[in-house]
Amino acid sequence: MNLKELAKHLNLSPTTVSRALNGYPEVGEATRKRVDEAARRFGYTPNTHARRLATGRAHAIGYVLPADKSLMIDPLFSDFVSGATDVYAAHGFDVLLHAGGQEEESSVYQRYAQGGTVDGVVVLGPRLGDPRIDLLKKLKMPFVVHGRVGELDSGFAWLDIDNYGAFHRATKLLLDLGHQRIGLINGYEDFNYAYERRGGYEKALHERGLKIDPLAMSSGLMTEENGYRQTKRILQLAVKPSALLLGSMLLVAGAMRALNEMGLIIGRDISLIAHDDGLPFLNAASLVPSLTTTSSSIRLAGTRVAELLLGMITDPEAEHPHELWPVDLIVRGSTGPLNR
Amino acid sequence: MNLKELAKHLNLSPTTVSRALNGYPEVGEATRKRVDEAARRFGYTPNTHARRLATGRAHAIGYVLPADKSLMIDPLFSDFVSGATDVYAAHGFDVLLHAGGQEEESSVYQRYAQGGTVDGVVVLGPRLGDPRIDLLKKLKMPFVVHGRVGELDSGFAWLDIDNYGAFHRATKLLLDLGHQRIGLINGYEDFNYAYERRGGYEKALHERGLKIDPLAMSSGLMTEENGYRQTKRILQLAVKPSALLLGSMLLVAGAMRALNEMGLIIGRDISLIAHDDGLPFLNAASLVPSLTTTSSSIRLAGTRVAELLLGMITDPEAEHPHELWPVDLIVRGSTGPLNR
DNA sequence: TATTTTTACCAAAGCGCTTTGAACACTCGA
DNA sequence: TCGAGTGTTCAAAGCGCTTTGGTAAAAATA
Repeated sequence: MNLKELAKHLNLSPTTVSRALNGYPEVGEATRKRVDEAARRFGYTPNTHARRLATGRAHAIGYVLPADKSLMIDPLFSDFVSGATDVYAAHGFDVLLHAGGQEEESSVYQRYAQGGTVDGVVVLGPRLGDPRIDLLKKLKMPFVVHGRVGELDSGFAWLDIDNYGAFHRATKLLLDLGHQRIGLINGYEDFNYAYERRGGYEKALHERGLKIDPLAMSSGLMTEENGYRQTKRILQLAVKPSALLLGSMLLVAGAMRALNEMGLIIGRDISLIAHDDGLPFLNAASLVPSLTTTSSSIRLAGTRVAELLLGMITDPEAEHPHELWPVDLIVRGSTGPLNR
Repeated sequence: MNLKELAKHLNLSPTTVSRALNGYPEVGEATRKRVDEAARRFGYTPNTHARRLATGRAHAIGYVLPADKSLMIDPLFSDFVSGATDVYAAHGFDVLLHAGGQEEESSVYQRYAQGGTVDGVVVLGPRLGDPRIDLLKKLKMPFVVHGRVGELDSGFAWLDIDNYGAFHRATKLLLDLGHQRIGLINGYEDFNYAYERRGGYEKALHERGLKIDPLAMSSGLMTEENGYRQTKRILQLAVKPSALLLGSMLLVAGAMRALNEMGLIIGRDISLIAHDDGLPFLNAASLVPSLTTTSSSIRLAGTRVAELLLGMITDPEAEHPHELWPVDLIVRGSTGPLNR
């Protein structure tokens, strides 16, 4: 069943039927009712591609995951996008997913742009000075970056959480509790978020006149295994930290395992703070001891990014939105005063 | 730059240019070269929607996540789909993602079918007697189910792992090691995979003439928290199990935490086997003790499902493929003989 | 009542591509 | 030398929708 057929059934022109269905004003109320009802009865849905060709709008958003990340596809991604698809669906937008593979990321964007496949894209996992930004600007493709790229963060839209502030505060909390040596198990520091976190951490140490020990830091994969390894390594240093900052809940299980093994009681012998993206299968509050965290829902961020992007598509003239979300520091049982 | 313009530049008709680019034989070799080169030079990509409208093929696949699952979006999903997008991209197919939300799942399928939005869909997280199967058959939409639906598993395409066999063998292994009381922490049993696993587990017990203790089983969310709770609960039973079967690696951290807390040494006081989907952030081999697992890569399954679906779209007359993958039982350090 | 405005509808063009059917220029065998 | 066959190209139709530029009828205005 297509428009023409439906129109014939109704003894109307395709024009009128199309207008009725799309809510244009120049249609009589009675006619509109008749059309709506018939469309429902026949289960009519306009052909996606015909509509897109005619309107020139793709009604679709692209999510392109960086190629090198796809080796270890971000377990956060599904949460990030799951909030968003709701928003898109409500506006009649589809979500296109492209996860790494052979094709160069930039060529995917190019294809999307030239082929009119999507109306906009979300840039995930931005690196310091990420080249995708310039490419997308050149392609005149609307985009929102989840995160930032360091340096110049204007001239494009982004939503980020205050990673710097979060880790600054978390570190200060530990310092206030008397801890002087604090380890940091971070993500890869060419990701801006990890870079920022390290910045906040170092700032707090500097403010207290403490030296930074490169050995007490690590930068790498957010896995259980790496959490375990780095925790072990850092706690076997000559100058052993009494507190640990973790970049992700994914590291926590490993870290806890290492600490257990070493016979250290969390919250007493060692304090722990992790960043919590609100992954539903890893609940910081229900751990024992419950975990002190810097918290920000990645699902909510995903939802908001979707809204921002749709806004940009609706009104291309508007200013590029920037949102820097504060991060909650939630104190629970895994942090305690220095135990000497 | 569109076809017409490109054709004008080349002093050719759109027909010839289109054919040259799409590899049709009725184009001179010299002309084809000229066209290819010009297309590259101008960065020409055909408009997605125009092509789709003209060919009647969407060149897209839909992944619709069940609405109730989206509350806790499957952390396995990103892995499942990440292998697949490679395959799709290689064939020029896009991946459409729809994760729950307000809209009814069945209405999404209906929209996809009627609107010609996708050429096929992948059915995720099938339940026992899942109604989506019948709907998709009625809509004549090609689909592959990841998993099965119990009862009648013919008349549609599926790929599944041998959950029944896997848990049967795992249980037998524990029985052979002398364990008589074995706990099972399972997923929701209206998911077919969880149902099957329980079947395999019960079968093995029956074969040894052992009674099944409903209290030693649980069926629920695959989260750290639930892993912890159920482990605690089951090990506080009057008749305490000496071994535990876990439906997912996501449960393991919680289970280990509980066991640690209770002072039980894994592999000595209690044996542990978990199902491992090969999630990159949770490595069973690197745990301490390393974890005995039933293993099957969900990424590989995702890749294969993509291949099967593309095959069905290419040749709609072919038989519906069925693939039941065997599951490896990998014995590591978390299982040991009964310690009395 | 005559004229303008508004309302409700329609025919036809166009979005950018693929594909059908036809045409032209060759080559080759008889 | 001619007709059939072959290789190469093109014009035009069509995919299913939206949208422009109308028109006829009804309503409002003078």
